[in-house]
Amino acid sequence: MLDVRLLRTDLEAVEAGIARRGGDLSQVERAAELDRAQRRVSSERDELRSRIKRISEEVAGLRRDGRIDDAEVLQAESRLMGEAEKALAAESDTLAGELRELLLRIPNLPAPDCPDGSGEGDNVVLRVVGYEPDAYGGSQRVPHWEIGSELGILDLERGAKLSGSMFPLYRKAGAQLVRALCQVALDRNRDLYEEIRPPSLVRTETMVSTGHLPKFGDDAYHIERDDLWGIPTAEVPLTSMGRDEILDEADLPMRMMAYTPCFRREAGAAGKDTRGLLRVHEFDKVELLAYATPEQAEGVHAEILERAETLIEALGLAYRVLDLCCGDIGNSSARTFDIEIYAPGVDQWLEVSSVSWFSDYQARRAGVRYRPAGGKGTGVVHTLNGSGLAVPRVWAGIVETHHRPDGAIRIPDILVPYMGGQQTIT
RNA sequence: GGAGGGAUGGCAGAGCGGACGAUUGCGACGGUCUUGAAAACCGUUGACCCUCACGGGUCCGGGGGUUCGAAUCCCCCUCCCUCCGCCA
Repeated sequence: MLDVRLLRTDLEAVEAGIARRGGDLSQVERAAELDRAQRRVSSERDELRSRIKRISEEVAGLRRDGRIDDAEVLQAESRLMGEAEKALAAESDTLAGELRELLLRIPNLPAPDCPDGSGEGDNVVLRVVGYEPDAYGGSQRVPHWEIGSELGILDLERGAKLSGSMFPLYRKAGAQLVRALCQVALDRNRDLYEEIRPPSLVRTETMVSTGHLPKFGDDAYHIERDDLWGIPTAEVPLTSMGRDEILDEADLPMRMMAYTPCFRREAGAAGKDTRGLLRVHEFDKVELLAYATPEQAEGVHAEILERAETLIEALGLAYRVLDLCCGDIGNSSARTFDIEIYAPGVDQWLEVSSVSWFSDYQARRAGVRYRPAGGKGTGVVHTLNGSGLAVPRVWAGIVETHHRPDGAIRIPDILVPYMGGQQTIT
């Protein structure tokens, strides 16, 4: 959620930012109007309220002095004001409610250095690592679902039988590989990131904090009976860890990581990339997330990207890093770098990590604040996050990239200890 | 699922119709002392909104009510804790 004060002090900048990402300017104008109206009514109410308080004090004094008749005259006066005050309060609350509803739907402002552009095609490729289109052999040009079923490590039919399509089921070394990937991602980040295992089902409020609600409810699984939501990413619970708390600046940046399942309905993507593991409803992921001061944010953003990137490289995968343009960053994001791996079997670049800086947009919704060292007052923290590793697409990339002509899959060195010492899947 | 108890400032914890935005302790900050630190002592210290400022207002889990006046009384809701039952 944007800082309402920006609507008052620099409405033009807000409009310019929303325009850069192709957002709805009428919402911004409407919000600015509501804010003006709300403040007007609220000042009127404050004034009345102040008079009522003063009268109450007088009444108290009069009653102490035994001047009951005089007190009753004032009481009658105050009663009338009380009714007017109640009406103003109700109006102010209504306006404030409408304003908040609107504010929850207005997206974040893109960072100044976020590239211009209106969609995917305008994203900037920052670097491409390890990609040699002519160097891939025939065995690498086989889609992972074929290799997986051949080796008996991926059973999509059975997954579909249990839960429907796009719910994968891994077997034997395939299942082990899922676990190995999560484990290695956690272990590599253990030096700085606190490991958390949060709940996978959360309250509505928790989904609102990150911006997944109210706008994107269709993308999430909702358990109606208990009004709980399946988390689409660990970003959701981790961002709310500090909800309504005030942290010490000395504790920032506060770095956390979590291995969790992620649930996505993929409602908007029906029929697209549905083969194999390209797009699934449930998957495992290790997420890195940090709370930072505004000054620390840029450095931490770079740090998360670097960590995600070096792991992909260590897994022997070709990848590229994209600087997403204003038109393609997520609703809550101010700047996002995507890491895409190249999967030779399906001949596609697959997004495996979105490393985002949300400025104070999510933290304001969640009420995660900090107390600047030595200073007065509080500030809103910045949140940053990125996938340390998202299993299915990386799994697919490994299976295709390391598929040898003899049909076996070579296990990348860093995973061997996590695979019980085995160096190949045959 | 049943029965009780609770929700107050960064934290702990008093207050139970008017002088309470709230005693106190801890923490934090500033100072004295010290070569430095600790201890001790003195002082400062809630958040939020409007205002250039003066100042005003809101907030004691949330919502509603009683009252001239509510942290305090009444009603509803949510959450947390304890015990019993069930259970991985």
